[in-house]
Amino acid sequence: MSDPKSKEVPLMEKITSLCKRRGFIFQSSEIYGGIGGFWDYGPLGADLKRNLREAWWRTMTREREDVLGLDASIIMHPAIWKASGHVDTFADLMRECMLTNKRVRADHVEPQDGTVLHYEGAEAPNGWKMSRPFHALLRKGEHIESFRKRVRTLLRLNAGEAAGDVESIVLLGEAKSETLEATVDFHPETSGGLTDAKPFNLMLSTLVGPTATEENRAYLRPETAQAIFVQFKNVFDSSRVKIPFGICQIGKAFRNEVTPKNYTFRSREFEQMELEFFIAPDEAIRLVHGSVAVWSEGADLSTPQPNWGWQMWHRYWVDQRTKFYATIGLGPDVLDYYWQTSADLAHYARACVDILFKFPFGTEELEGIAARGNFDLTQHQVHSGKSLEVFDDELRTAAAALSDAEKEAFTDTVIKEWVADYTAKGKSEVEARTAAIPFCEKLLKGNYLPHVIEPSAGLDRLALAVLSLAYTEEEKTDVNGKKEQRTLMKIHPSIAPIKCGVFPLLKNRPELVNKAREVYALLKKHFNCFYDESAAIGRRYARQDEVGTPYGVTIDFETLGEKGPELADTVTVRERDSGAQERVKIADLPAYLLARLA
RNA sequence: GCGGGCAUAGCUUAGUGGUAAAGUUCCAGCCUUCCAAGCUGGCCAUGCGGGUUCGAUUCCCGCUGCCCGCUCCA
Repeated sequence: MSDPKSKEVPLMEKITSLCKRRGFIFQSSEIYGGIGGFWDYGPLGADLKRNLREAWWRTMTREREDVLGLDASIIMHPAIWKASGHVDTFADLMRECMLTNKRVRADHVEPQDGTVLHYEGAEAPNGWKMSRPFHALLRKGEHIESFRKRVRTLLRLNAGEAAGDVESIVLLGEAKSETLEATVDFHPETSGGLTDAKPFNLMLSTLVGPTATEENRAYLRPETAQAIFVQFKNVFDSSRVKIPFGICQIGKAFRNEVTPKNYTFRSREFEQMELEFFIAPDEAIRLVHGSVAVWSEGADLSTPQPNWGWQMWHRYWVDQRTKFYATIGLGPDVLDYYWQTSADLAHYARACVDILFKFPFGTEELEGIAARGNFDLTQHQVHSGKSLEVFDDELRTAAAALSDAEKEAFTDTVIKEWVADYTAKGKSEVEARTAAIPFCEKLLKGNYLPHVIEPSAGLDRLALAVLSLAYTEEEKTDVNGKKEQRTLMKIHPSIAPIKCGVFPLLKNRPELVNKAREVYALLKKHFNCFYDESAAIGRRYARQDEVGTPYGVTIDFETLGEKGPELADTVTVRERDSGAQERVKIADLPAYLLARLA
């Protein structure tokens, strides 16, 4: 802190600098000038990611009986992205407003009436200048002065601080031209002129096969989830599972982001860890169990119950995922939750909560947990023409036990509920009925399309969260009494890339070196270790602190028995965060450390 | 995609129209009985491409990348 400059360096820069210096993260293709939005993980980053990936996989599937794994291809049939809606939302022709660069779908421009005003550019007395000509629409009935003010405001919005005060912006070379009726060449909100329509596809694509023509266009998956939906039936039929169960997958996904930013937080190639947990529709639960457990504050989420509806399952997974984060060091103090409001929600989602992490650049999403109904399976069923319904014998039996009158009453209730739900969303009663009746018919025979709860996490974001949380600076005094800064990465031991450093106290004593080599050979069978004999012992500790190694083992003269037989074959174990030391017998070392690395 | 800023060694910085300096890291050797010690030696840089110039790291243009603000984030 004695150096005022060190305060000025933003935290994020310090973290990225350390990540490069020590081999966590490198810019992709760096020697060729880099490529925007892509990152490589160096040796330590690769191990950190591997540990995170394994922790997730272990928690989500190996330790559970009701979740199975999947590893699907990155490139899939293009129709999948049509069915999922990605082609439509990602690949539209877009036009851009000249004033604000706001994009709008080319086919979504409302006709407007007004007079076109052209400008050669704009400038401000502080030296800011925009030399690009632009035009905008003076709307019918709009006062010219309020129009000019509006244009200045929009320009300022786009230009940012550099343009200075809104009032000081000068519009250059104003010229009126034609008056238009029902024109679609102006942005509906800003009335700024629109650029020509350009395809704006957020999916990365490639051409599959030798001919490489447009009909061979295929996409790199923009999310891993769709593969799970598409293979749902295969997994279900081959794995002897029953609803409720889940399928999880870890893999790369690709998005042609407009603006990759915040280091690895938003990149164009990234790794997702997703679970699709399939559950019965609430109506089926009610049929079998008489009623559906509804969530209320303080409800017991520890053990899933047969009568849980989607709400309980959704809450359950939020709870499970929160517990997972705690095991890798991301406790409640660094996490936050955002429950999407009905306005935020995608039309097919019933609920969605974002688990947020307090990154140095702001509180941002780490994971989204959505209750998606049966939207995805419905889409794939419709588009593929293949049934994705499951048969539930328990449900069929329960339905068979009902009298005809009871069945009718059940159907009536469902219809009433669906009508209420549909009309609340602005849809017609007829629509509700035509959907509800066949649904009930099938349900009473034991068939339905499962609903889904989707916890979807970003591995790269998680790694970045771990790194930013771990970064710690401490002030310390060196042997000369000089104050200096100690940088350490307080990475949770369970995910630290290197678990233990092994050091001979001095390197010019063969007895120490040989013994240290022995200890290293012993430990590296159990976990990732690092052997280091160069430089003073303090420096070696510091090096390991900076990469988050939780333990260091030093072979000293006590180990050799020179300080008495009772200390022979014991070593010093140093803990990273506290610097505390403990003597441990070499024979006990693996167990001692393994217990602390869990 | 728009606007602004930045680009010199692994890192942090200095400097210059005439062959680029330092600290630190790193490597090697010596030394060293627990927290970046010391000594000696060593490696390593002007993002890329044009232009102006006898000569460009320096001035100009373009590109790329990074950062900030907007936009985007299904």
